[in-house]
Parts: sequence; C-alpha cells; structure tokens
Amino acid sequence: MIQLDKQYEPGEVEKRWGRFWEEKNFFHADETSESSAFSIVIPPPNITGRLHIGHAFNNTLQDILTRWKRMQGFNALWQPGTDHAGIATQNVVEKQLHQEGTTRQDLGRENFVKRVWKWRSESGGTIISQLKKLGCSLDWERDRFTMDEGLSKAVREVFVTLYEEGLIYKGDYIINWCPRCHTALSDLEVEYQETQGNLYHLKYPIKESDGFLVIATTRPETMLGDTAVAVNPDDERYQGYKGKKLILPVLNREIPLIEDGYVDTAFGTGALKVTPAHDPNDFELGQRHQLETVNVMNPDGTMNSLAGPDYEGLDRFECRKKLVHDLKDSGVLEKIEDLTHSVGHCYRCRTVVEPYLSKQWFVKAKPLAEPALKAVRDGSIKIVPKFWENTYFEWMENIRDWCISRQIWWGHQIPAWNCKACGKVIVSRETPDNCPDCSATDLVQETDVLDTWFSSALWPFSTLGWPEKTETLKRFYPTSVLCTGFDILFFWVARMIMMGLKFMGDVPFRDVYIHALIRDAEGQKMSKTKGNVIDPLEVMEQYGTDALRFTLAAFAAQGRDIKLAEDRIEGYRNFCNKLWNASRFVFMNLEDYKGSCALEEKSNLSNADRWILSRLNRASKEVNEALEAFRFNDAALTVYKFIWNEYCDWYIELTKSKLTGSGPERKAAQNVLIHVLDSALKLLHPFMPFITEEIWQKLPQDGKSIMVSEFPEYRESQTDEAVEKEMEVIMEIITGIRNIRGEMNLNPGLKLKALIRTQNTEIQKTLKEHGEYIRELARVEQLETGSNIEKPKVAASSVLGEMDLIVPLEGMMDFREERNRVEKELKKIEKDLIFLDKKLSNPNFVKKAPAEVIEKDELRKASLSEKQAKLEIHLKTIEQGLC
RNA sequence: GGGCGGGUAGCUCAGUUGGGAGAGCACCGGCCUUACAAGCCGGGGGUCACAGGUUCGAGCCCUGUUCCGCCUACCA
Repeated sequence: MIQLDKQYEPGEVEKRWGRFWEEKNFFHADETSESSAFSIVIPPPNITGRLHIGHAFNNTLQDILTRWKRMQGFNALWQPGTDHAGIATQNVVEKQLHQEGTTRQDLGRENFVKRVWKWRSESGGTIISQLKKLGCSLDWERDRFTMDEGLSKAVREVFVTLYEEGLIYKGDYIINWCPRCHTALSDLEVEYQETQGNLYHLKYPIKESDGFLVIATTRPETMLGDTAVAVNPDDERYQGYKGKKLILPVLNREIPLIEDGYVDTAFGTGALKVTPAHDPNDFELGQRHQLETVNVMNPDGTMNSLAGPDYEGLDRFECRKKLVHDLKDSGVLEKIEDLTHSVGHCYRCRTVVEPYLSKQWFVKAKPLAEPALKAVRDGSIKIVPKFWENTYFEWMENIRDWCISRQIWWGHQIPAWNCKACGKVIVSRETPDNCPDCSATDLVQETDVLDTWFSSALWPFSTLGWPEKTETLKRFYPTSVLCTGFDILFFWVARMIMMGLKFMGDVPFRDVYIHALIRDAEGQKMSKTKGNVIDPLEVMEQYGTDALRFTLAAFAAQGRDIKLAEDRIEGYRNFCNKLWNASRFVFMNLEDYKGSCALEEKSNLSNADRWILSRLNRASKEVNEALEAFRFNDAALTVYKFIWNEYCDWYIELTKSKLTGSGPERKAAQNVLIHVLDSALKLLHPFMPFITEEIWQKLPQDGKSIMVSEFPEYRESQTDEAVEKEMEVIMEIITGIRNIRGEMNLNPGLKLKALIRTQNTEIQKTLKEHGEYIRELARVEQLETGSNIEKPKVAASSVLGEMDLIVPLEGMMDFREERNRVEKELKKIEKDLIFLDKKLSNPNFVKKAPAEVIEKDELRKASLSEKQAKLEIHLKTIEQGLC
C-alpha cells in the first residue's frame, strides 16, 4: 500500500522529476514525427540574466501551453536559447576587467572577445539552469545561442541580402549616443524620463548692431557647436532681422539668422539656436539650410578642441556648469528658468544619452514594415489581447529607419570591408580575399558590430536551421504562438514579423500573446534599486515551484498588470497540500484495489460517482476552452475549484460511507475516486508539473510520465444533467442543515432529525433513494420526507426552493437564536421582494423585456412570497415558544 | 501633445454577448467530524471612482470629470 507523508515537501520531489524528464528526453520534439506540430520559440534571455519574476511568469505561461499541447498529442517543440546581449554582456565583462585593473583596450579586440566567450562558458548558463528549476519543458537538445555559427551565418545572409537590395545603408546622421557605453543606440534603446531641468536664456549679439537676440536652451554646452539661429518667418518680433548675422558668444563665431516654419513662436523666446551636430531637429534644419555641422564633443562625452580652449577636455556637464558661470559673468546669461522636460537615458546604463552626429549603418524600415502591417491587419497574425494591435499599428505606421551599428566589440561584426587602396566598400557573405574593383588585398573589416536585436529578429527561423532548408524548419515554421511582454513589442516582435515575412515568406507565428508586467504589491515596477524585487528562486524555495507557477497563472488575466501578493502564493501552496492529502486519502483506501485508473464497471456507479464524473467533464471543457483563448487565469481557477470545492469538499466526503463496505459499491467508489484523481492531475499538470507527476506515478497506470499522458477532453455524452440536479438538491439540504447547526450554535457532533416537506414527487424520490448522503454529511440520524409532514412545535425551519426543511429541536432549541435567524432571512426576502415588485409593476418592463426574463422574475417573486409566508408562520410559532 | 489600460469587499483580483455582483487572503462564530489546523463547517462585509446619457433594465454601452499606471512624440 502506498503511503504519503502528511505534508507535501516540494524540494526533493522537484529535483527528482526534473532529472527524470530530462533523462527520458520527454522534452524533445521529433522533426520526423507525423503528428501535427505545435511550436514556441522562447524569448531568449540574456546570457547575463538571472531568473527574475518576469522570466518566471513568461516561461511559466509558455510551459503551460507546451505541456498542454504535448498532452493533447501535438508534436510540441519549445525552442530554447539565449541572447548574446551585446552591450549588457560587454558591460559585465568590462566591469570585471576594471576590477582587475585593466581595460578592454589593453586586451585588444581579439583577446577581449575571447574573454567574453570564456565568461559565457563559465557564467552564461545560470539562467538555463534556473529555467530547468522552474520545470520548463524546453527541448534542450536544440539549445541555441545568437552567436552560434549557424545563427551568425543567418545574420550574415540577412545583412548582405538587405544591403544588396538597398535596404541597408550607411551614412552620417544624428543618432543616440551613449558616452559611457561608447556606442550608438537605436531610438528604442533610449528611455525618456521626466527631469527637472533649466531653461537658460542667452543673449546672442547681432552683428553690426547694439542689439541682440535671446535664445533659450536646456543644453547650453551645445552652443559651442551652434551654426545658426532660427526664427519663425511669421514671427512679428523678428521681422526686421532678416538676413542679419549674429555673433556666437564665447567663440565669437559669426552665424546666420535663418527662418524656418519649424520654430515654435510660443516656446521660449521664439528664437532657436541651431546645433546640427548635437540635436536631431537641428540636424534636419541644418540640412534644409545647408548649415555647417560642428561636432564639439568626443565620443566619451568630453568637449573637444572645437569647443574652444577654455572648455576642451571638460566633461559635458562640467562644461555646462563652467559655461553658465562664465556666461553669467560676461552678461550673456539673461535668466534661468525651471523647466521639466524629458531626458533620454541609455537603457543599459542609465547615462544621459547625447544626440551625436556620426557615421552609422541603418535598415530602411518602411518597405519591411508594410507587409508586417498587413499581416496583422488581415489576421495572418493575431495579437492577444487585441488592443495591443493598435499600439503595433501606431508604431509601424510611423516607423523610422533602424540604426543597427554598435561601436562595441561583442556581437556580430558587420560583414563589410573597406579597400584601403581604392576605398570600395565590400559587403559579402564570405570574407573576401581581395577587392573586386582594384584587386588590392589590403581590406579592413568594419569594426562595428550589429545591434543585438538584429539577430533576435531572425530567432524564429535562425534557431530552426535557416538559411539551411532543414526538416526542423519545415516542420515547425511558422511557430504557433509567441508569448512575451509588451515591453519588447517593437524591439523584438515587430522586427521578427518584418524579417520572417521578408526571408521566410511567411509570418513567424500565428498568435502573439502579450502578457502583463509584474509589479510589487504596491503596484511599483520591481527594481533592484528600489529593493522591491520578489526573487522567484526564493519563492520556489519557500513555497515550492508549483505554487509559484500556479500563482502566476491564476494572476494572468488579460489586460492588467499583476501586483504580486505573497499571501496568494501561500494560498496556492496550501492548494498543493490539499491535493496531496486528497491523494493520501485515496491511497489509504486502495489496499484491496486491483483495477486501473480507467473507468471500469459503469453499472454500479452511485449518484455521487456519476455527479463527479459529470463535473469533471465540464471542468475539462472549461480548461481546454480557456487555454485555447489564452485565459490562463480561468483555466487555473477551474482546476482549482474542481479539485478543492467539488472533488475534496463534496465527492470525497460523499464517498467515505461507500468505502466502509466491501461490496461492489466500494469497488466502484475506488474506481471513480482514482479515475477522477488521475484526470484531475492531468488537468493540473501543465500548471503544477512536479506534484502532479509525483502523485500520478503512484497511481495504477502503465504510462511513462503524466507529461506524455492524454489530456482530458470534453465528451458531451459524459455530462449528466439529471444527476447534477439531484445532487444539487441533496447538497442544498446538507448546507441548509449545517447552516441551522451553525447559526443555532449546536454542537457539530450532535445527531439531528430532519424532516423535508415537499410536493415535488421527483425530489421525494431522490431523497428516498439518496437520503444517506444527507444522513452522513449533515449528521442526521433520522430523515423523513413527504408532502404532509407536520412541523413539531419546537423546530428550526428553512425554505429551500420547493422544499421545507424542518429540524426538530425539542430540548435543544434556543428560541431567540432561531428568531434571529429567521428574521435575518425574512429581511433579505423583503428587500428582494420590494425590488422585484418595483420591477414587475413597471409597465415598460413588462412591455419591453423579453418574455423569459419576465417569467424568471415572476417565478422568483412567487417563490419568494411563498417562502416569506412560510417563514412568517414559523416565526409565529417561535414567538409562541418564547412566551 | 497624442494614444492605451485601469479605479469592483479591509487587501489582491475575477466578472466571456446588458437581466440588481464572485474568488483567495484577512475578519467573526463553531469544530482536532481518523486525507488535510497549510484543515473542516457556518457567517458578516460592496452607492462596482464621480456626474450625466442610452435602455424597461448598466459593473458592462455612450459622453464628460477625476485619480493612478503605461506607451508614444521633433516639449529648443
């Protein structure tokens, strides 16, 4: 006989089954299999990453889908992998070097890259082992890394193709520059933050005049690169200044006054200093007016020689300070105003980003975006929840060219070479030996690497083998679902769609499920600096992995952020224990059981048996439907309620008396008990893989693992409405008696008598046949049913639908308690009747509402009135008793 | 500036086509009823942010207000 401990201890169990699944290779998807495919690619975590609660959430959802589909018989592939995370990883290794008192420049490029690979092999696997701990059924055999040979080949292929088609170009543009990371960033990689700043008003003298123009700026240090001042041609204040020259203070450079409609007359003074090399708008102004560009900064954010001898070498913010001080002294500074404006920060290191003019590589986005827009518009790709589609459209319609070059060393080096001899740019899939134009062999490869997101954009097909035409690719592309947070909708999702359509000629996935962000209990974004992070590993340690997973699923309602409350996790830990103990009960009653989990002899089934089977069937339906629609919370809650409120609270209790016998009833009960447990475990398995496997393995089944067993499906023939109705009546009476017991403060152990008066012969029949349920669960020693039952003088009474429940209480009734109880009930009824009366006496309601609604309310009114009358009579007898 | 999401019980949240609101936790009362005190039984608790509108009827649909959060933008 199998015995379980009194409490479920997750730690050891999780380790054991985690190892088991991996050893048995159950996570592996076979590309030669004939079953229909289901595939998901993991959003590749950074190799620098450690599992945070967002990962836990994201991957739990994917694992639920994968395990569910796998159990449904699909050839399910969940494709694992990691991202090389260019800037982030380089930062980590540079920090290490810094501690060792050296720099990457000291090491040189080749050695530095070697060093990063070494770091990766030593520390880059952390997140992988953490995902395993979470129970993720990823096909580890297919683990990929964005810097792998195959994926790098894909990157080259894509780059060269796009270049050849004119969709990649190189040019001098203003880009976002991080002076700390020393690299360009794409527009998306800049995070704007409302910042309290200043608006400095500066006087620019007019040449050959005593007058001056006042310009306003938030970044005075950039004035050193000014090459014009612009005003709006319609601005009356400046009508007389057309064609004038201004003298740039400090540097005393002569700059023109230009007119451009871009200038907002309402902002500041209406005069705008123009710094084409340090502001994207000014850059465009500069192009329109053929202005000079003067770049006054070094790549590290210090001022260069063009900033003049007083400021050269100063950091941009020190320069600002000194400059403001100097301008004040020289009378150039008119005033300083407070101004709240948003300032861009590097998303990797939080340094203030500098708009910076430099030579970069770009992807022309518009031609790629158009088919990507269409795919979502025509439903080839469905985004869930749907409202995210608007956000997607918005961004895609206004998409700008994507700056893909990064001035770092860790990443895919751009496959372009410059011929030293003739200057030709060679972009090639293979490393060229000599220049095709001049045959020179002195070729120097572009030093820049590609944006990490460039390789991630290819993820759904590069991981499956592309550009090779592999079986895997054929079998699993397009993938079924992409499951991710909205924060990378543009970074990643949109770009995958563009690249997938471009290079595979088909969408990369059919559905995109966008889940919420996890916040702390106060609704704050979790961050290390705030110290409000919930570490999933700690939670798993404390409550068990299954409890964490279930909590996350139960919280995953669409369209709302998740405030993770720890007491919920505790609640679902308790659920594990509940399931554990229910199973314990089942096993305790199985010593003489010879059968299997399959439903055997159906003719001996009791009403309770048939009821739970019917309920199980409904639960299976709801779970499947909910998962199909990505309603994870509904699915989780359905299983929860089925197991706790139906199987444990009712079925197990109902079954106890049957188990005490030894006849066919006992055998039937055992069979149903175990069959339903088996099915319930399967329904729960995608959410709680470990505990379900642990229990399931002890069941009399001949499968290898619950994770490759068959997921319960809805079968219409198995729903038994008649039995459900009968059992409802019985449960209603049991609850009614318990209520009287509770409200009257009667000892739970006290045996009671119960009389049920009803005119309904169906109910009478049910009660005659199945009265033992009531006797056992409500602790009733004598149960009588009939149409003309007399109520004894001393009795508590309730009206339950068509039934009058009477509990004789001779010698144990407190009349005051009973009066309170009945009065409370009557009050409720009165309130409801007033409401219904009002509604039904409204001629418009009767005229316009659908007949069935009116009928329902009329029936309700009638039964409430009847109930009221009965209770009032009862109340009178109580009051007589009180006298 | 534009857009999106949200405001439901003390707390965290459900509420699928409009037919007078649910769960978990917390709370109150009673129970070691031999699976489970991480449990069992019973109970109290809500002007569904506010104001209008549509409708016989609104948590749900429309308009406005307000608060919170997020996204986005060329706020010198």
